[in-house]
Amino acid sequence: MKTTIEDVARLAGVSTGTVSNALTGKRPVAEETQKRIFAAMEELGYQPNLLARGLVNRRSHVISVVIKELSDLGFYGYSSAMTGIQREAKRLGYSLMLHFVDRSSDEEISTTLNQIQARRSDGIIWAIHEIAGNRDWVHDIQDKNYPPIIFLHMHPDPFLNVVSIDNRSGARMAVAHLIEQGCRKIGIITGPMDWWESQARLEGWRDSLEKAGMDPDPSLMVAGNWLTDSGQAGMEILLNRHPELEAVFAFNDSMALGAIHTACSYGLSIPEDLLLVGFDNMPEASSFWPPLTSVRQGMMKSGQLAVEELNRIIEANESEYRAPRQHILQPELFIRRSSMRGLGQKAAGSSVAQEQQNKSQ
Amino acid sequence: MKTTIEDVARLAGVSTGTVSNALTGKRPVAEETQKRIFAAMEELGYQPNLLARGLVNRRSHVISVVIKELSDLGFYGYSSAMTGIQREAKRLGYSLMLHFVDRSSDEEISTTLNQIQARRSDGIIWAIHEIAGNRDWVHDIQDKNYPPIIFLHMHPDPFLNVVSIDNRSGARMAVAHLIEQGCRKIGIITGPMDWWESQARLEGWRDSLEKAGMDPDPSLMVAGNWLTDSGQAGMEILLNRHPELEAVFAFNDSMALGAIHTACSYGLSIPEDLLLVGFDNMPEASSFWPPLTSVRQGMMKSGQLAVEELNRIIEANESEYRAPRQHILQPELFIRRSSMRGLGQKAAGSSVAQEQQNKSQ
DNA sequence: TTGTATGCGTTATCAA
DNA sequence: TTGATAACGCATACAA
Repeated sequence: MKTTIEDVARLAGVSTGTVSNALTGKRPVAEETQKRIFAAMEELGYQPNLLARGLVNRRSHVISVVIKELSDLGFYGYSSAMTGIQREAKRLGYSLMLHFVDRSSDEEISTTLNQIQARRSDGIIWAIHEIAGNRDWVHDIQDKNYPPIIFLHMHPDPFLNVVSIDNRSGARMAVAHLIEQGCRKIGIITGPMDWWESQARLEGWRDSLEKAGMDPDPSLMVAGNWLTDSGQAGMEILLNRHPELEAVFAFNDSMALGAIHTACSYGLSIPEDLLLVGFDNMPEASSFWPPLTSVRQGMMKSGQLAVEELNRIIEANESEYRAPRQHILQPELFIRRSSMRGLGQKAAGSSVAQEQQNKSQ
Repeated sequence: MKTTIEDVARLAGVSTGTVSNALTGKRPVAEETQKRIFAAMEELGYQPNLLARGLVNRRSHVISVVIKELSDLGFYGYSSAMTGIQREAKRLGYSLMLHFVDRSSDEEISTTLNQIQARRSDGIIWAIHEIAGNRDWVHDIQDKNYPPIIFLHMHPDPFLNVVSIDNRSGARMAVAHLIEQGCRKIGIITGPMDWWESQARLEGWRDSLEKAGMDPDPSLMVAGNWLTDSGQAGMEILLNRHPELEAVFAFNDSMALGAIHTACSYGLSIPEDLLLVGFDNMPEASSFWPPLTSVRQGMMKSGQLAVEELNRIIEANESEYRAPRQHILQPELFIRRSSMRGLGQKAAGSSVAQEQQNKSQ
């Protein structure tokens, strides 16, 4: 905690400038002195003070990640996005600073941004899920001189840097698959409807129905809250409303699990009596019973891409203007037993094959 | 990003020292000049540079949190511990830096510690779950001059600062409760046995059995991996081995959920045919079907306490020696329908009552 | 290839 | 109550 570059210089019999050069490698240093310097650093247990370095370089090599306080971290999607962020950050030499926001009030947001600025973070990844209107603040920050911001998992906007996933397309694939299997009566269990993700997936559902010449029936729709038990409850409602239900598309895997459970207690078998598709493709999905067909979002990839993009912006010479970019990643469908109609015991085998094929892509 | 204390000073017509005094409040400033200074800061959109401040103060007001890379973040326990950490950190004026470790190799650990030291974090919360021997490195760091470390959720050690939860006691309560309900044949679905938590809970199971004069039968024990599907599989094994099984204690709620599912597909009703208890008391537990009896650990509290303790150590005058402390929090049992023997439909009502009573504590 | 001197934005010490 | 000045630990332009 105490040894400085000067201590090293003294011990190695050189000037501080030379030590700095040896450390950063930005200027050549004679091999022999280099050895002496490293030996001295080793002996003293020297660690460069990144605060001081950041001060003079005007570059902290810190990225701030802003997330919603409580639950988000617990969702599979968020935690795998964090993994992607983290890996890429480590690769590019950034440390991660974590900032939490709970109510998303204007005041809280500006406090957070000010703190990030005070810490001199090099960039921001804004990873708070978008609900109605909570992104309005971005219009007021033009003159604030905040570091560059990437919006993760948000509705694309031509004036912002966005890395997102095509939820609508993912839902489209899921529903189209069910229609292909011959289902007409397809219920959905959505997430909270003020989430952008829910809205996009709902549109995907409509897309595929319309393309097949079917009408989206509102009574086939029930809203959940992402958690298992809401899937359970949602399934009950759907089955009571439509005893002849042929398939269900749950907007995430946890709710699909709840749906499986309800089906089981109603004496219904999946997929014999009812097909089921989820969303997220969480690791457990393949070992549900039956194994669950699901949409893989690629959150890890998006997290990684966010850091990569952010780094590109940071590195770009400030003078040259760089137009904001929007990256929209395509999800993919993993087909498993829960959505394979009319297959008996033999189906298990072929579903495995299908999955392996998908995985190797 | 550019205005400095000097700009503010110039605009307000005072010296930089005075601006600093007005900002930190450490020395008195005339009310009138104070006003001018704040007005100037407002006008320029000034944000203090915390890198510079940290450099001269030798205090970054940053706490480093070290966690395991992938899955951990997704577990309910970890994410609520993070919430506790975050809230207390915000309250005490700390920012949070996040460091990820995956393989826990010695090399990776020392790289991480070096980076933390280079960033001049004020303290460390080590929140990597303890598995066999991965805490050995602590013996080698005496001379490294690292900032103070709190070990979160680890086996207590008189030479370290530890904040942990009494897993053994929690398991004891769970099993004692099942015995009280009249169960003799009690199966357990454990976590991975190299986790400290699993071992402690196993001991708790033994404790309660022995106290009741029963023998811990190894064939009543099956190991899971914390995830839902392993609970499902574990339950199958237990039921095949012991068709006369009376109760199951799952080492977390996710696995308990899997167990419920298996029971359902075996045509068994809970609690009529089989009692079930989980661990974690995650929010969904109360809306499982049946609502799940579970052990609440209080992870949020432990996270908060870790920061509080760390801050105490940081603030303590370096000169005075401060003996390491171990804080062991007591869990509590939430009794719900899944473990209420011999109650019919009427039971639902009374279980709710019991829960409310617990919640109001 | 190396040394010297200056500045990065703050706080703290000492005078005024 | 305020102002000048010297650190804090490092990087760099300029000289040597």
